Amino acid sequence: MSEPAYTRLGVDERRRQLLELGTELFTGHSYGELSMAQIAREAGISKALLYHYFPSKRDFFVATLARAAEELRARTEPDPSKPPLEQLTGSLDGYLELIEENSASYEKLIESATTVAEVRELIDNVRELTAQRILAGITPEGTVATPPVRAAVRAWLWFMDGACLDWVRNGDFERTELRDMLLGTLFGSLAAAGGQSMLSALAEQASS
Amino acid sequence: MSEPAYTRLGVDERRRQLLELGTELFTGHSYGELSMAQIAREAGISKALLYHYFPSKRDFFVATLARAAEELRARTEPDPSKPPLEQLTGSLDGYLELIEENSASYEKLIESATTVAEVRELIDNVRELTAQRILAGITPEGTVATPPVRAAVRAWLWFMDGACLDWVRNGDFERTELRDMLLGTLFGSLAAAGGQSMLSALAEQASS
DNA sequence: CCGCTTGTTGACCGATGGTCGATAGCGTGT
DNA sequence: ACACGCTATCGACCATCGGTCAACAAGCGG
Repeated sequence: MSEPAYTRLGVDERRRQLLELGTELFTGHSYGELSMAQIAREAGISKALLYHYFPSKRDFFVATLARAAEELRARTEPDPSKPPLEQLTGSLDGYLELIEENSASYEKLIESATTVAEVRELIDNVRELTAQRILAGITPEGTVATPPVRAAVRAWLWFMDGACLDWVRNGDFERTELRDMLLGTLFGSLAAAGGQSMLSALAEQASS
Repeated sequence: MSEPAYTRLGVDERRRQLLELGTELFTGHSYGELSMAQIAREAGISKALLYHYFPSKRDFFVATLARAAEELRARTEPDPSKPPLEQLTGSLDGYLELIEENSASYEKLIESATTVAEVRELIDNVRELTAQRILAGITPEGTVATPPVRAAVRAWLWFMDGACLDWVRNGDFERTELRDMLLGTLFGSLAAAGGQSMLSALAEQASS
């Protein structure tokens, strides 16, 4: 009778513990591979308690990703004091560094991302935000990008994920090589989409 | 008493009916949104019968896609009598035409594609096959592509899906524009990946 | 009209995401 | 030291999922 059947924790404490465990588990297994029952068992609590803290599995998952998402935003935050081209390369470097450090989780994320609508949206949001940033830095003031240019920028973000996935999986070339290839592709794509005026603006910066 | 409890159909007939219903349902709803129970109810049969004809939900799904996959393969089959560059544009045109005709289903496919491992593999296979085709037409005989070039080609296929998705969703530019943008991006990407020798081979063809 | 083949069914299984009323840990007031 | 109450926690439960199985019956050949 001396032994308590369970230990009672404060709300914040338990939340923190669960989130910590969640990030750990989800970096090793994809979303579909983990059941709430497993997670609860791993945490030493009942499934009901897990649901008491997070209204659904998806909520738990995205809460788990919140920290990483915040870091992503911070690392890709462009430095407004620099010219657009350098802002872009800076953000890109930040992005690639982050992936390189967490390469183990990156694959799982891309996999899960597609499975869970919420994460899909999250990634889409990041893409859209990034696309806007790029377009803003590229488009001459007062004009809007033509549809092909818009499509090119959006598609380039897919290109980026594809390239990063290959890079992470094979790891047989340098991050700087990857970065240059990404930048070169973006320029090539913009040129092919007819965004000549935007390119020339960037080219001036590059040559100076 | 006179009314039979169910109508008995021939094997082929039933299979055809189910496949037809399946393609219809799956073009309107993604894989995860449909349960086998729903499908069976929609077909007016029991779930067990559905499983009698298709060993699993995934099998049913891929069987449903088989026709489309076959058409995809046929449409992107390169014409070996033509030079590599024209083979590529030809395959690309075939691909884009197919998407344009079935734009309604294309989005659902991309969504489902990611959810279902089998379809993911199917798409990956198509990507890999296409990548090999491109590399084969580009790489000088007896040499292998460098890692960055390999990554560039793979990533370009992601670019293609991203661009097609934007195109299908907004539909505010022409298929030929899209095709040219895709080709231009591929060249730009190869250039950025250091595949100069491959590019020059293509450029010669293009100028002649 | 019967029997045999086989297309077809209802009932069932284990696991999953999710819910709810009851229980019990523990800080607090006396 | 004891009782009280707040609420963190649990066990039991539910609908649905993909999937399985033995038994039934539709309809053809004799």
